[in-house]
Amino acid sequence: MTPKKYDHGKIEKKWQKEWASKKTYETSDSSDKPKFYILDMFPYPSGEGLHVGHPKGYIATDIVARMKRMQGFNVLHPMGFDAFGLPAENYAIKTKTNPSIAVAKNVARYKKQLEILGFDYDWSREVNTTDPKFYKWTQWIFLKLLEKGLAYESYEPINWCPSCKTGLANEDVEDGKCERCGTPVEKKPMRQWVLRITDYADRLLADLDKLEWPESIKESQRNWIGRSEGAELDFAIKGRAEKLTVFTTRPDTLFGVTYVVVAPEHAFVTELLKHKETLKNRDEVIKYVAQARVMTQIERTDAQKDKTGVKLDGIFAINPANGEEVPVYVADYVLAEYGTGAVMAVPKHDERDAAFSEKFNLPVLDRPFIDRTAVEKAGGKWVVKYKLKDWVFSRQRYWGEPFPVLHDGDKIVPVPEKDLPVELPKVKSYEPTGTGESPLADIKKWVNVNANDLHWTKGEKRPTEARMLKRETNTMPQWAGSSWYYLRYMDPKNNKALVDGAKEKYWNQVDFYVGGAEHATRHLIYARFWHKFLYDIGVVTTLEPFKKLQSVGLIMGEDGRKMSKRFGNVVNPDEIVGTFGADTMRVYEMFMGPFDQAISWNTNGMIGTRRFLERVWKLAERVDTKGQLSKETETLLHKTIKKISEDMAVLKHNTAVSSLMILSNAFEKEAVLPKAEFESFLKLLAPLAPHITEEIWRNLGNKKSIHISEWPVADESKLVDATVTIMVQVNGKVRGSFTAGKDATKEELEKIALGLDEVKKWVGDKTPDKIIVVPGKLVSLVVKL
RNA sequence: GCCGGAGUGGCGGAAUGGUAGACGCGCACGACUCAAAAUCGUGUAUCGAAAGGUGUGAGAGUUCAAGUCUCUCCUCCGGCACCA
Repeated sequence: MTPKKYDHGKIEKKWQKEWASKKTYETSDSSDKPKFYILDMFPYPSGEGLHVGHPKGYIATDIVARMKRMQGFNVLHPMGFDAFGLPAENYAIKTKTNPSIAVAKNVARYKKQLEILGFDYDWSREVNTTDPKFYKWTQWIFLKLLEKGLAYESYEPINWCPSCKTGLANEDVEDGKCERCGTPVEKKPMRQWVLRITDYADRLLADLDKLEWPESIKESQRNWIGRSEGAELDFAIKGRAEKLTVFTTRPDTLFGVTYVVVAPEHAFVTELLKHKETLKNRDEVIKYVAQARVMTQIERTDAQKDKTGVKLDGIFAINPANGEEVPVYVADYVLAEYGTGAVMAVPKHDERDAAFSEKFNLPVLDRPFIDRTAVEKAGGKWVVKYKLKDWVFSRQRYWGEPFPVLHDGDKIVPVPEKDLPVELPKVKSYEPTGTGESPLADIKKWVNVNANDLHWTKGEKRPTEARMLKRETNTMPQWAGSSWYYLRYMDPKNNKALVDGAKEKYWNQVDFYVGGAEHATRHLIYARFWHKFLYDIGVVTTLEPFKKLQSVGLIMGEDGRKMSKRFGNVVNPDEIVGTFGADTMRVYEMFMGPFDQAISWNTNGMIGTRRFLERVWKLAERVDTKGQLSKETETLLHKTIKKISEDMAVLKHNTAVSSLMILSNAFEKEAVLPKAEFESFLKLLAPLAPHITEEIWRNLGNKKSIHISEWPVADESKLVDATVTIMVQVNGKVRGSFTAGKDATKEELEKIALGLDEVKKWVGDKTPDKIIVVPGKLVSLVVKL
């Protein structure tokens, strides 16, 4: 017999222990079953621990994983930790302890918090990006990128955060500010490692079409990649050997060009300034260029600000279409990084050129468009440009993967594969230097490497005779490990390869990936890039890492603001689980609303789901081995099986919960509750509330876990109600209804409808002009009144 | 400015073009109780005494029938943005 009281604390602990000891959720690599790989974006284990918003996505995938397992799939649902990066490092600076200590502590805490929620993770596959056994392969991928010419050193000015004292990728800058700390970024020329993601721009764009991802995320990536088609045109410079190549998406407006503008950083300007005599207003130009250089990105790219610029006095560009001579300006509204850094100005057709022309009193020419042939005749070359920039991949900080690279004077020497991983050494001070060097540069013992100590193989024969080499002291950005971690879960302990070929083939790609939409143009682009690269070098056999993606809507605080310690609106899951139980919290978070939508937490709302589970608990006491359900409820059960199976697969857990409530309400009204049918209900509820269902299931005499039982299948013959309500409309308004057999013919329905008193009242003695009968649904009469 | 998504009771939200507001919260009344909590039951868009009317951001349209489809507009959220 079921014990009287529903004691969630006892029940949840009991089954969590049993599932762990029986390895209920361990995934096998070889199986006749079809595979299903479902993945959560792994968390960054901060010192704050989890708040109730974090597990929302994990609960949702846990539900799908459990359902799929019961449906006979070999399910891979792993979890791990992304632990390199600034928060751990800043904490280390503050406490002067190695970040690995804090990371270990935080990971332990996260795991504990996740465990009490009853997730079905296979912890034997846990990964941690800061584990040398893991980052050995992050470094290995970098070596391959280097080998294929996709990683290179660059000295171009990059985004620099003066507060974090590190260079940043374009993707780490939001509205001209450091994404981490909000400090306006500066441009700083410095040596850095860059990955040639732009080589993959076209594929990253084109392959979006075949992904089952939310349209909004695909669109964000399209915007980020920013493809535009246009032409490059050469403008000769009067009396000089150079020419200016401009990029335009509107080469047809070539006749309307009134001037040419170049970015302050353009090589042509630099060249002109080298010689004193070329420019009449040299001092003015020097001043303008210098001003542009010290501006932050925010100041520079503020579209609201007035156009500024300086004429390159005495310089004229020649329009390749008609030979017209036009002046040349240098202005900061032209960006050096995009296109060719030079633009042909057509004020008639471009707002910015129009604004500039007005300010500088330049003419506006309204001239006919030219056709494609004329463009080509003028020397136009059709090109495609992308806004996407190469990925600035080095950071001047301590807590990241060391680059597996050595410097031999000017030469780059890859660390031999045998010497991977290059382990991050312990340092005395984690403080960033701010000089463009990382704290690693201070550790002479680590930096200086005797070439004879390395394991050169034939293929990697040491390319230098020098005995002492210097290690690269920059580290990789936080995004490195997360760009490929999903592959490691397939084969987490392999020390011979990143992933075994057969295992990769079996697990293929992630079938379903769930996480925050804020990763749209960072993690989700980087991972796609690396995956395509790994495909190109034969490590993976799929073109895309994540087949289907769903984003989680945030859970906001009760005050509607983002949950944060700063606002004091953080709700701790441990407390909620203590009071209401993990099952109640799981059901509540899924029931709150549509999964991808942001929603405010409301602890009171938990009462409803707790009541629901209490009622299920009581229902179990009424289970009978004899008897049967009413026809009506039997049909409802089969409809519910069908609906839940569909809803859960696409994370519509809110409506799944609702239909389970409806079914349990119907069960309560039944005179007898047959065991088989109640067990079907339990199985449907099991993914949502794994503990209480397991307890009831075992109390009903089942020996094996409900979570490895078979998922119910709806009986087609029991899906249709024996009788249906047919409603009757007169001129589009509902005037009555009646019940009829499910197989009643159109003629029968029409006859009954016309005979109804409430219908006669509206139709009178007139003959309907039109009668529409939808069997099983309605009769609609059209009568001229 | 360009692109994507969304606007439904007091609240969270349901609704293959076919009875709008499922399910839950809250609220009201009732039962149980000395009383309260918990629990259970009934009710709960709105105007109207009723018959009936009106209602899914606003306005038009298509249709026997529109929350759902089409067009125009408004508001909110998200992405991109001096990107030529």
